[in-house]
Amino acid sequence: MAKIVPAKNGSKKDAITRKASALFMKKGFPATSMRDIAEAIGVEAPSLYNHIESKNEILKDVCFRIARLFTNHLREVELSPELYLSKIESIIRFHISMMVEEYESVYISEHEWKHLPGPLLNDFKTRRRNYRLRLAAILQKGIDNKEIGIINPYVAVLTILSAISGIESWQRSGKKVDAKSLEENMVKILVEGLRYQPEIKSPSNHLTLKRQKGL
Amino acid sequence: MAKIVPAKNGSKKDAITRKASALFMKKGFPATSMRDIAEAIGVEAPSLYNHIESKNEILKDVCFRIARLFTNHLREVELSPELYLSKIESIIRFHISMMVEEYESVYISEHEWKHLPGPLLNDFKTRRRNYRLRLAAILQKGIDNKEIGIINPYVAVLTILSAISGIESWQRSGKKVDAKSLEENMVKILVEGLRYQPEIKSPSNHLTLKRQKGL
DNA sequence: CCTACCGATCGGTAGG
DNA sequence: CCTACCGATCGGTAGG
Repeated sequence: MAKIVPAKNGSKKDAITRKASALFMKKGFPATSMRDIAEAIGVEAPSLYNHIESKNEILKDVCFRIARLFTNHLREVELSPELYLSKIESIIRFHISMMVEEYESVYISEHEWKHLPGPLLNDFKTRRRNYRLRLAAILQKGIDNKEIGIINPYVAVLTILSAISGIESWQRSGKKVDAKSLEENMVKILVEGLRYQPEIKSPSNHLTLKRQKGL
Repeated sequence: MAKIVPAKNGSKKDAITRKASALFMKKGFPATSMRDIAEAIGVEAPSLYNHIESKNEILKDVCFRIARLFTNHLREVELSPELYLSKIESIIRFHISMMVEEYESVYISEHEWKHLPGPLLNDFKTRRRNYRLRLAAILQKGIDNKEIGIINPYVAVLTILSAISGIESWQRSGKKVDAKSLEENMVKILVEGLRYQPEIKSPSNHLTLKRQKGL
């Protein structure tokens, strides 16, 4: 595994990574050529290789940097004394803020990681799986503690993470609501969807859970 | 715009489209070569052109076929006499079943449409926007009717559709739960998340909506 | 940072 | 359905 060169803020490598990320997001990693990136920077393609090792290195840097940020936040949340549903809410809010503030990098680490070469791909998939398992473990404790309704934790993790990754389309198409209400509305839907429901309900409440197709 | 040749079931064109879809899903559209597709079929690359016009045509067929299925279903739901939250639930279930049964095609129409060439791209984006606007309109009526909580309909559409598209990762990684409980659990989270909440609540319920970071 | 250039691979065509 | 092949473009290197 190659040594990790973190690309200091403001360095040329950092500028290349940023421009490349925007292009990877718009066109996808394989469809983005080194010539595209070079043009965005304002140099010829071979000059890029004075600052980076390869096209794959850019992808690797982005994917693993984002993975590290999420893992670090998760560790903090695991150690905090909050209620389990609050932990989940905190994770949801962190993911949303990352999608709002660093969406190009986050998008790439979510959608383009499959283009990572061989061993890096396996490493990344393992980290991804472990992260999701740790989320599922928090959900399970919240269920046991009756903070969270009886749901399959695996499905809940899937639902939460993919819902948030949809913020990409908010970024792409003109930000039709402001970031704050995007966050509050999405948090509300997800947290209320997870919350434990006491059995006392208004009588009409269970009706819509039955399929009424063709009615 | 080229004439639409629908690719009869069981035709060679249909077989090519299916194999190509699987590859587009695994590697992405630009990274999938005609030689890859040919190899999966068991012929040489130029032979494919006896059945299809171009690589782009395959992408076009998949994207617009899926778009048509969703639009047709939406029209039925709009005309049905259900409650608005039931309409939304029906749409959610249809999307989930499509992700379960035709996930390769649905995935492509959700993630690879950006590689559609010029005018087709604009057409597709318009259809996509209109579909989402019609979903938002149903949600708004449900909110006005106090079936659905006070949420931003645009954010709700985003949350619903992207949550469902995450079923892709269920398909990719071994289907850790069965399709039925995937559907029921995801429907529960989303529908309960949207449902109108009467103001009478257990006293602890509002606590977790406040951010407790660093507590 | 550049020009010049490499071998490989791309989507697709010609011709049979 | 094939072989042979096209011009274009790819990631990357050599050399300065």
